[in-house]
This record gives sequence, C-alpha cells and structure tokens, in this order.
Amino acid sequence: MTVSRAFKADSLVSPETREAILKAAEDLGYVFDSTASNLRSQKSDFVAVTIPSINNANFADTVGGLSDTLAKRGMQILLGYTNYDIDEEERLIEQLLRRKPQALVVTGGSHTARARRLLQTVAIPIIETWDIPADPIDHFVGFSNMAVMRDMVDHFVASGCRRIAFIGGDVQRDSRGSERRLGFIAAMQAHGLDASRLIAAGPPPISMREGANAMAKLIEIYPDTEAVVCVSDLAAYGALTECRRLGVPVPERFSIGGFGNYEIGEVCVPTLTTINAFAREIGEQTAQLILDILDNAQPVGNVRISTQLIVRDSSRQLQLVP
Amino acid sequence: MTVSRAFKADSLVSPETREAILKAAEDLGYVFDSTASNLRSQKSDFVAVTIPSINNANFADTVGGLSDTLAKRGMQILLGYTNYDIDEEERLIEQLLRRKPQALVVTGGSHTARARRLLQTVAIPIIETWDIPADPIDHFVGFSNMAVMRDMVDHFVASGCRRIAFIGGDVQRDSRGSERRLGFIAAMQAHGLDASRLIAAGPPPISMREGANAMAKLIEIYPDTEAVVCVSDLAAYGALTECRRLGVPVPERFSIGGFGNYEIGEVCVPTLTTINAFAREIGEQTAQLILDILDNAQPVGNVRISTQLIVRDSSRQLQLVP
DNA sequence: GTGAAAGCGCTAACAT
DNA sequence: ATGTTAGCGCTTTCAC
Repeated sequence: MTVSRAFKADSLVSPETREAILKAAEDLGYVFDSTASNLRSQKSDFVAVTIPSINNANFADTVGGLSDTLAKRGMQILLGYTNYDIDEEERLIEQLLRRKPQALVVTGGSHTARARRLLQTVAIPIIETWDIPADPIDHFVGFSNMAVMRDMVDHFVASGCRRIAFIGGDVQRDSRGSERRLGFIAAMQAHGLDASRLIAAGPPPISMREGANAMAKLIEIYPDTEAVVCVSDLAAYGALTECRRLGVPVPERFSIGGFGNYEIGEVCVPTLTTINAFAREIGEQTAQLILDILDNAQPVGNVRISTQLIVRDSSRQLQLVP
Repeated sequence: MTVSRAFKADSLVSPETREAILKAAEDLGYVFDSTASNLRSQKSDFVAVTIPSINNANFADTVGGLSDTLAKRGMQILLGYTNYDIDEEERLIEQLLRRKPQALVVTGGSHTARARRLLQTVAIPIIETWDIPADPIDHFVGFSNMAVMRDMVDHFVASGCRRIAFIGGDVQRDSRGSERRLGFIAAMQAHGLDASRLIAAGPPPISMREGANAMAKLIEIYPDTEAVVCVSDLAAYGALTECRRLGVPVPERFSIGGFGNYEIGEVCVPTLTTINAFAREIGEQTAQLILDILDNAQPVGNVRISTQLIVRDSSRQLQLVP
C-alpha cells in the first residue's frame, strides 16, 4: 500500500519512505502497471477519438489540441481512423469502447444506426465534432458545414461573380464534404443563381491531385465559369496549379476559394482565399468540455465554433466605386 | 466461462449457446472489458509509437502503415508526440510503458540516457525507425539520413552545380534533420566543394513558411548559389514560392531539391526533385517485424530501407553532349 | 461443450 | 504515516 501511495504525487507518505521506494523502483526497472490500476479504480484515463484520416492537417490539429489539453491532466488519447467510412467507424467505436475510455470524441454527426445505439447506451460523454448534428447524440463542438459554403458563395457573389462551380468529393462517403456541397447549392439558389456546376472529384480524401483533375474537367465542361468553390484548400491548391499549368490566370480568369486554412494556402502564389475552421481550437474546446464534465463543473454542453472567411489573392476583390 | 468463450471466435461453444449469449449481450448493451482481459492474460494488444509530430505527412504515413498492418491481427496503436524533443520523448516512453504495450516503436536513434536505459530494461521488442542508429537498442527499420543527402548532392553536382547551399533546422533538436545537414557537408567535402552555405531555419518543424524565409536569407547572403538542398519537401516548396515571388526562375537560376516525396512535390509548378523514403513501407515493415517477433517466426531483425532519388522539374537536368 | 477455483496487480475502504 | 482485506472482470487451469 505504501508503495502504491508513493507513486501518487498527492498522497501521504513520508518523504524518506517515498524516496527509498522510488529509488528501488528505478533500480529494479519496475514499471507501474496501469492495466491493473485501471481495472481496480474503474478509470482508464483514456479519451477515445475517431477521425476520418490521420493524414490531414485539419484533423491532426484537432487531435493536437485535444491531446495537449488532456495531457495536462494525465489523460491520453486513443486514436482511430475511419477512412471516411461510417461502417468502419462503427467497427472502430466498438473496438475503442472495449478499452473503457472515459469519453469518446467522433468526427462528424452521421453514424450507422448501430453506432448511434452504442454511443447512446454507453455511460460516458460523447462529443461529436466538426459538425452541428441535426440530432446530437450527446454533446457537440463544431460548426455548420453548410453555412461555411454560404459565406464563400456570398464573397464570390459580392465580388461580382455569377457563374460559380463547386469541386468536391462523391456525395456518399464524407458527410462534411457532402454538407458543404449542399451548402453551396443552397447558397447559390438563395442568390437566384444556377447551382448545377458540380464537379465530382471521386471518393474522399479529395486532395491536390484530385483538385487538379477536377479543375481540368471543369474548364472543359463549363469554360465560362468565373469562380470555383473547393471542398478544401488541398483541392483548391490542386485547381490553382492546374490553372498555372494551362496558363490561365488566377484570380483574373477564375476566382478560387478553399476551406480549412491549411498552411499551403498562405504560402502558395497566389495565396488562397479560404475559411478558417479553427481546427486546433475544436480540439482544445472538446478537451475542456470533457474535463468539465468529468469534474462535474458546469459544462457548457455544446460549442458552436465561429468560422472565419479569409480573403486572399486567389479571389477577385470587391470593386468599390470611387 | 462460457460467456468468455463465446466472445473468442475460435473457441468451443455450441452455436446455439454462442448466439444466445451474443444476443443477450447486444440487448443489455454489454461491452467487453479489455482492461480486465489484459490484466489476466498479461497482454494488451497495444503497440506504442512515438513520432515527433502528428502533423507531418511522412510520419502520418508511417503510422498508417503500422496501424493498418497491426489492425489485421487485432492490435492497436498507442500514439504519442515528442514535439522533436528527446526529453519529451523520455517522459512519453515512460508513460506509454505503463500501458504495457507489447512492442514500442520510436522515431529516430537518439534518446536521453535514461530513455535508453528504460528501453533496454523493458522486456518487449523495441524498434527504432527513420534512422540507422550507430548503436541500436534492439531492432531498427530505417535508412541513413546522411546517405540520402549524398544522393541529392551527387545529383546536383552531376548536373553541373558547384555552389550548393543547405536549408535545414537548428542542429540540436531534430536528429534526423541534423544528420541530413551532416550528410550534406560530408557529400560536399567528398566532391571537394565548399560546404559552408548552411541556412538555419529555426527549431523544427521546418515547414513551408520557414523554407520561404530561409530562401530569402540565402539569396541575400549567397546570391551566386546555384542549387539548394532542403531538409524536407515542405521547406523546398517554401523556397520555391519565395523564388516565384521574387521573380527568380527555378530551375534556371536555382536548382531546388527536397526530401520525403510529399504530395505537394508532384503537384506544384515546377514539380519538386526529392527523395522517396517510403514512409508507409517503413510502418508496414515495422509492423511485420513486430508480428514476426511476437509469433516467434524467424524475424528479419533489421530492415534497411532503400531510398530513391526522384528527379523532377525543380532541378537542372544533366546535359548530354550530342 | 461447460463449469469451478484461483489470481493477474493494483486501490477503495477501513483499520491502527 | 502505514497496513490489512477484499475485489475490479476477466482468463488460466483443471475437472467433468
């Protein structure tokens, strides 16, 4: 028992005893066994997290924010990738729950029926992120993927564009991507504009190569397009390079807008107009929400992230009449 | 006991009993507790992995390869970030070992003295990756970070460049980065060339912004430079954009080479000359090595990854005399 | 094919 | 400040 106490910083052991114990442990190569500790105390200090892909700077930033904030309280992330597939997500959730995490963070608000049931049944806080679910399971920290596309369309319309196209992934797999597509369509219709210029870039992840291919297709099918809304900065950057290769000037010939405020967008030439979704803050706020719930401190419940349109050189600017 | 067996696919329970048990479990919302299972069976099905940063496509690919290969055998990754800091790595290793992983994968071959001792003492396979350590702790799966820079320098020299510079991070923190710097210096000296054009781009991670700033500095300090070796494609891409901004043509005025075969390098204009280190394969081979060791199958022990120079448009090509 | 007994390495609860 | 007892939920082992 004294040995056990010696390993908890805050418990009552005489300084000499503790020092002797810790020294002996170090000499013996003893490593504390949290498996046993977790079983007895019925807490794992794990927070399980599912993201669509590890290889995406936005989700990596969210995980970074989560991980850093939780680490301050000795909690650890248990990470899994769904590969943008809700069936895979269901399998993953089931597997993660066996590890008895103290909270579960999922990306997005659409899940299989069985996954929903699992999440509703289990007695830990569930946080859906990167979305504002129509019917939240428990808590959420996110923003409307439809509204962000409205902001981008509004910007293009205000700067004088009318013939606007959308480049995104196939509708089925990535729910955030398909909501952005729906947001584009709704925003165009709200302006009384034609919302049919939709280029499907294949199954997610839609990255640079797919964006470039989609831009080539767009120029072929709808050559008189004035502006292009892309599902992410990676696709937008691909579109930009395709224009460069074809000698088409941006933004003079096409305005291009992305999403996610990736590093590439502020370094490339021209710099990319985009929307900042504050990926790292999503992670930090999610972590703080979890800590508040576990502490029984009045948790905020849900967090609506205010996204921010960042206008850069890839889109035509609003002309002010002198 | 029968319930326990019913949850193991391969054990002997009558089909009717198993079905009844699984149905009851589903109805009750029962979730298998691997904490208890792990304690009793003394195996966690965890493989602990430390990487410098989650937000890096190379390391993400390695983790993806590891994760996918291990998942086929029901094993799960326990991931931690060192932030390019070996003291942080030591803390992280200690924390991860408490979870009783069945193997530990670290990035790089330089560690604190205490971390080395911990790794040597603990009775699980240790695999160092992304490096060929001078004094391996146990196993390794990697390549020589010095040799890759020699390949790049050789390419530049063969294409006629003599005044060649290096852009990389500060020496202390990132051991792979500093080995690449040493490799650059050694290769230059082997050719009898001046190896003093070294631009320090700050503490890692060295990304696009840092690469652009370093390029600006380089042009100012060593304006007659002919070729630039960058510690990674991200830095190289930043350097490229800085040239574009300044109206300096690449590769006519500067040849630029990167490292890591990031997606950006094959999409940007001009495309980037780089070195493929097969990040995903490093993860897959590491996972296979771990599985072989745990199975007592004759493990290969160590894997030397053959890197590959990829010559693209950002470097001058060798002129063949007709 | 199923079950009974014991125990993995910790810690909660209750001594002293 | 330290010790005793019991038990977390599984699986190993041995029986039948």
